[in-house]
Amino acid sequence: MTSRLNLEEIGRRAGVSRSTVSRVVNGEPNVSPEAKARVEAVIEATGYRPHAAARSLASNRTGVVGLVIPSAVETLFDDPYFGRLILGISRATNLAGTTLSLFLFREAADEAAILSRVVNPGLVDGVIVTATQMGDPVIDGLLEAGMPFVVVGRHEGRRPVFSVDADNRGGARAAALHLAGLGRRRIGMITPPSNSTAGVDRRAGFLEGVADAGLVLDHGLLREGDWSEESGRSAMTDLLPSRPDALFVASDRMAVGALRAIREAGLRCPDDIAIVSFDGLIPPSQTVPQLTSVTQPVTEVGARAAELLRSVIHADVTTPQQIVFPTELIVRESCGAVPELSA
Amino acid sequence: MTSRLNLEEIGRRAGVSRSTVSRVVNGEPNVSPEAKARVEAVIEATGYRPHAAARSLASNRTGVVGLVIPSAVETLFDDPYFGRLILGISRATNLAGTTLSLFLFREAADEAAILSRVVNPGLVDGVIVTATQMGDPVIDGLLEAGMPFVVVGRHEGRRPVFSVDADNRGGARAAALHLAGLGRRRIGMITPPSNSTAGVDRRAGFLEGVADAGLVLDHGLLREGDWSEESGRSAMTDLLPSRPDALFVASDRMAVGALRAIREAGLRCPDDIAIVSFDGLIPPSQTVPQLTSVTQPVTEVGARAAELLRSVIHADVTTPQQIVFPTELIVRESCGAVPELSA
DNA sequence: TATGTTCCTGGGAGCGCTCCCATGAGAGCG
DNA sequence: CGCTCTCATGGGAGCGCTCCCAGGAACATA
Repeated sequence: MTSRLNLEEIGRRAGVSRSTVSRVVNGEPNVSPEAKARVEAVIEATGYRPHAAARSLASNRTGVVGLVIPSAVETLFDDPYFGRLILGISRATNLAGTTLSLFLFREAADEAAILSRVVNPGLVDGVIVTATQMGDPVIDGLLEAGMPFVVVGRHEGRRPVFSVDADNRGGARAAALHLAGLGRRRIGMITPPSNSTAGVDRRAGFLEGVADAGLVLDHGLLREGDWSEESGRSAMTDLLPSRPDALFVASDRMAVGALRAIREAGLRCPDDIAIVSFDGLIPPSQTVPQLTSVTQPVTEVGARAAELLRSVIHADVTTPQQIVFPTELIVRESCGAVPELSA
Repeated sequence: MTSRLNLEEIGRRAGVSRSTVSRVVNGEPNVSPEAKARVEAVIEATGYRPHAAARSLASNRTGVVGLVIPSAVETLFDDPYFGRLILGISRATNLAGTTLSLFLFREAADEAAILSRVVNPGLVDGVIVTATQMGDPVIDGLLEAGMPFVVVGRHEGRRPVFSVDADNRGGARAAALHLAGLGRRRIGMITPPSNSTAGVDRRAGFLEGVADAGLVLDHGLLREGDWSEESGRSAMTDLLPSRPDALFVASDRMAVGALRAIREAGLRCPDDIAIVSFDGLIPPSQTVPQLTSVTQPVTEVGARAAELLRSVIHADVTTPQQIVFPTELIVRESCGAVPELSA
């Protein structure tokens, strides 16, 4: 029975010590070319792979960062937002040579159980948390455990935290001003859930924009959605009797639902009701009319969050900082600012 | 400076040994109630958490299973399939008390790099692999490394592997027979990519069904899609001049695209072209007309895969087994078998 | 020849845990 | 009273790695 493959055994076969093998495996300098070649040959021949847990234990870092999304798995895959976010994060982690690991909660009950596993030392070096709710217990748990983390979004809490977010408020304000500038007067909004900071911010920005445009908001023109297409549809259907002439719908998905409701009611967008959505993630050609959107740089937000987390883990930065990316209003057909291209 | 929190330190504070603390932490029997209470009090007071890496090193298991999806992150979130699959898997892993960790590849170049990390011992106990292509190198890598794994889907290779799949062939055959039974004669198909086993199987099942119905297939009525809505749309547009009177579209997403193409061409479904899709994952109300679908139990497949992997890891089963779940044809509006309910 | 200096190498110590064995206390029984 | 059996407990050994220091070899410099 040959001894299990480990540094010692590789060293024995290559005629060097454990230490030298370690140096080769980790690409460290000060190894003679001959020793290096012999070790590499043995590794190649044996298919040796370093033991991740042993490495973590000795070095106190895992090379793994976690992405924690405390939101039902089912809804996660409905929104193109998360795909882009993960794309940005994985781009950055691949560049840094670290592994990204996703931790999903199926329901609230799992949250505590999984969280307690995530914050165990020796599993991940740090985590990125997104889709948090106002005063999310996940954040408190991470703070308490001393686990390095970065929030995607904004966090309101007792202690400041590292976060990366898009300018929800400014973007929503721009949407309202744009619609008002086009002569719309009865402008409504389908808001995100009010227990999310994005929801609070987009709502606040919208109210600010309406006020800045010199309009008086009819509060009967506000409805709350839950990010889903279906919620956009039902909110829109619910709003129609109040006769809005424009609507700021706070996400692409919900806007798709709203467009459907308008079509089903026999009305036309933008003629009867102008729409501006938020996110800018749905390919324009996929909706009729093409959506005018407040576009947020989701992929960049994700990448920046991963880079920031890296700095936090390495203790390069210690003072919590909040990074906010600007949003941009992309004008297409649904706001009625340009002539509609196709039916 | 107080010593770092570990079993020894907790034991010191509770007046017991490292071993007793370990027994308490792991819920093992043979600990006196008094000792147990004292230890638990100290753990509560200190916020002690066991070190995952140390535990893995000593016990040679991590309590983590990986889900490997060798497919671009961007496309992953476009298809409701993966959400359901992950839902089923996470349901099973949560039940078993293990942690599910997702490993995503951004592009082919990452594949080797990430895979080599995944198969490192001490990171995960085993992996579930899905969305593999014919002769996927990921499978070979796992076999070579001796990492326990289960394939979601079917795998064709030199050595048999553990796998869980839906009856793609039977479902596709049923779809073809159903359309033929409704009197359709020019039945076409939009297939999945031919480098996927699901693509091969659904295509084969369809051909079988058409033949069994006594029809002669017009090979000009076959088009290959890439699972995306857009590919369904363009394939359909491309097929229209050939005048099919029915189409089996091998995924919900592609069927949605096909419906759009039919609508854009001024034709009607099911009147002009009947449609049967595969998956059954899109809420019926979300399409007009409601889709007749071959439904596969994706969540169950995921859960079963996770359970099977657990058995493989525990070496309860050693002979590779292939589990196939039946599919079911759910008749709704798009096949024309029932009167259309709404426009 | 004595003294640095640089490069390479080996091995001790230790990360925090689990596994396993030894030991002692107490109960039960003839 | 002596024996066995069970339960509770402690501690040695070791998982495979990294970190660090000691030391040898080779070479340059005084």
